[in-house]
Amino acid sequence: MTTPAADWLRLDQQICFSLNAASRAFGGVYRVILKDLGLTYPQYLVMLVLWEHGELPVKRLGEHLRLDSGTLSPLLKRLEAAGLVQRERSAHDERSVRVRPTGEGLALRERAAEVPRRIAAATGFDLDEIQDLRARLDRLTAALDSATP
Amino acid sequence: MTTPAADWLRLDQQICFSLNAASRAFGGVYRVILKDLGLTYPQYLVMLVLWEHGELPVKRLGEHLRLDSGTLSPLLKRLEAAGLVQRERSAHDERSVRVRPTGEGLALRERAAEVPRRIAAATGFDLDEIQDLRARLDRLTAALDSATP
DNA sequence: CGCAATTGAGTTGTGCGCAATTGAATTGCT
DNA sequence: AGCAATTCAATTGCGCACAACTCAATTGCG
Repeated sequence: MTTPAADWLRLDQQICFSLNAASRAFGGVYRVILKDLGLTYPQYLVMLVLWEHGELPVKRLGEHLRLDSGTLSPLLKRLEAAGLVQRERSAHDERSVRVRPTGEGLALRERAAEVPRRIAAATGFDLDEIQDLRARLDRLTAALDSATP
Repeated sequence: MTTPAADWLRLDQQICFSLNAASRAFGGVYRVILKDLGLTYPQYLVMLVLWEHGELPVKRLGEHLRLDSGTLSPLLKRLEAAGLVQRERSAHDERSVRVRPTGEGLALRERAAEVPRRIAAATGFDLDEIQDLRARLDRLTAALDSATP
């Protein structure tokens, strides 16, 4: 039994819609949880990378997060204004700007430590389910990326 | 064997990041495919709902898409400027604005018919995998929504 | 060496997504 | 009927995402 051709355009059959809805639902949960830290969700992602890798150029940051300078430049400016990161031109390559967490930025890590647990609790999924879903999504992303050169 | 506490903040363990990345990867694919139709991805979602339901108020549209008037009002204005939809105040409830596809908007449905197939092809997933993933994501969204009242 | 091509940040412009607010219309309650 | 509470759309303001562009620094090639 196959799906009638007319139904292919039904909203509830579009995987991208479910994906988009889930992504925005996550946004809502993060907004609540991150409000205490004074971070938006994309800012939180940037801090995650900085906590993990320490100082690194905007370019590398963008590679980790799949974001370009058009998104990162203003975002980093806001993080700098908030006192969480510092930016300075690299000495031996004046094109590159290196970003590193300030003391305050590093201190924030302690307060962020409980965020993943609170998020996991909000999903109602157990760890195996989350890992499995992550794996599928990463495979999907890779396929979609290779389909758009 | 458990994950060290410090690793809980690792980017590659955050389900939300995989979700966000997949959502944006889809955005890239849709951008390419929808360019011919002159639609953005959110505009395409609106047209899907209108093709399926015909005329309906902004409120209902928002319920289908989980979007509020702050997002829909300007988006619908652009669709109206493009000649794809018409808006008019409801006769028996002057607060409500009813949206319906124009002839041109309805005609676009034919050209959009092949979009889902092209998207499905780009994912590299078979139909069962897509259905399964959709179901998981919808369950996730429901859980996240109920966690933020 | 000298100059073209490339690289890295930043800026501009457009379009979401969402909170907060406004203002008009409607409903509900007494 | 009269008035408060609610509902609906629109607007404002902010932040992200991305394309297109600028500009300076660097690389590479002849």
